Amino acid sequence: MMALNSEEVHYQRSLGGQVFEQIRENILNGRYKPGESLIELRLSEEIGVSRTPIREAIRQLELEGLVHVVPNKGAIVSGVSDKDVDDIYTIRMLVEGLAAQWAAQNITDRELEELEEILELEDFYTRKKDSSHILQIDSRFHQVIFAASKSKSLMHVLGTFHQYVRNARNTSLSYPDRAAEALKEHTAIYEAIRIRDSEKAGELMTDHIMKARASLNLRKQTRGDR
Amino acid sequence: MMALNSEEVHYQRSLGGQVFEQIRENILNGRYKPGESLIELRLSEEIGVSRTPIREAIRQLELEGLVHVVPNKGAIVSGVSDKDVDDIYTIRMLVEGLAAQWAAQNITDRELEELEEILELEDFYTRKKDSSHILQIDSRFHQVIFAASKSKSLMHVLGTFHQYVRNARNTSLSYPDRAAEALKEHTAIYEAIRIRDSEKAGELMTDHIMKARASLNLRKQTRGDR
DNA sequence: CTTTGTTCTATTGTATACAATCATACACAG
DNA sequence: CTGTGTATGATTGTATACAATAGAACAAAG
Repeated sequence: MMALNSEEVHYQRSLGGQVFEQIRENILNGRYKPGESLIELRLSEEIGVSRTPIREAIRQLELEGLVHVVPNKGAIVSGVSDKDVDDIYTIRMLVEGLAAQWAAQNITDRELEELEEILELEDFYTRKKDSSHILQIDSRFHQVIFAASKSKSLMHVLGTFHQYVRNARNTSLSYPDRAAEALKEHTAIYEAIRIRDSEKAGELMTDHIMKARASLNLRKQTRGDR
Repeated sequence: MMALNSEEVHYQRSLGGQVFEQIRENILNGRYKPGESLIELRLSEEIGVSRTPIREAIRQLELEGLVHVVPNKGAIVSGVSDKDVDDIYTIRMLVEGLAAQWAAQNITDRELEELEEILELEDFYTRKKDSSHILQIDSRFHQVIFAASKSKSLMHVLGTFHQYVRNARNTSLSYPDRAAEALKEHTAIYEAIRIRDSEKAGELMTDHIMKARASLNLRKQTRGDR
């Protein structure tokens, strides 16, 4: 399946990063399921590159903990379990609170404007109940705050965690009620950051994540997942 | 330099992980300095493997944020700055407190025994003022607590951070006074975990890291580093 | 002199070849 | 049957070959 059509081999450039993203995406959205083993040759045919970039991607996924590699045997998808998600929300309550604090202290005018724009868009999509865009804009809101904290370590760890719980956030934000509440909470956080009230910003952020998790757990119980 | 002596090529197995560790080590201990660019061919000759494992290692280091990769140009060492270290200590105060809490709730008897053994060794090396072994045993103490928390995410993020600030911890623990205090603090944390007082364990751990950082900053001011 | 274009070299990105390993299936002895 | 050894195939680990890119050095034109 999917053999090369052209006779000549066209060397393509700099696809390494994309290969990583693609496999990662397929793990996070559940196409590659936990327990499944990732065969390099199979992936290389599926994605259309040689084994070299595939291996580089798998090594990165190993470091992230999304796959488990047994030497000379191969890579097995670990994925993100429900418990992982729960743990991550707890950690986020602490660390993202810190991020908001630091953001209030270090944010630039440019970043403040960006947050304003984001909130306008979030309002727009929330009214439209466009949950896919809401998820995107929610990511951007948090990402800008991570960046505004001006801490490389914090940005890195929170960025990763945010991706890991993307599915969960999606579930939560699919509820128009929750999306509307999230918007209000975001606005309050923005306000606190704007007036440089770092303590308040931190508290509001911690609270925001606590509520997000509560809505998620409610959701799971309702649907009987687990 | 270091050309192959034997005529025959001996294929060696499963060195990938070691290559990663070696380059990582050289970044963390400062042999590869921030700003320096990592040439694949040079590293491959230096380490004695081909470019393939080197590339895999560099991609992993990129993900960890220890090097910055510009496509088609190469990898530049980022390293861990003084600010990074400071940020990490702040984050550790929060997250490692959580780890101690969870450890108190989830630790196994086997792990408790391990902590006891570690504390005995720590006492031994502290009396001998053997700072190199003190650093090692300190790492093990914290690592066991991470594992006892039974949280993959937490273990992962704290394990990484711990490595990043290894130099700083070494500086701090080189002072016999600080090492002796650290031992007392460790013992108190162990006690709280043993009697399953999770709140207390968390507080003690947060406090422990706060004091470790304070001693480090004192140290830096004294030496005039920065 | 400065600017522009061109060649050359160093290095990265990708593909592929081959060695080593692991698991399975199968044959055979007990 | 049951266990043990051996061959076979699938897959990973490593090395190497070649394409593409970036940058420097150099030459020519203005």
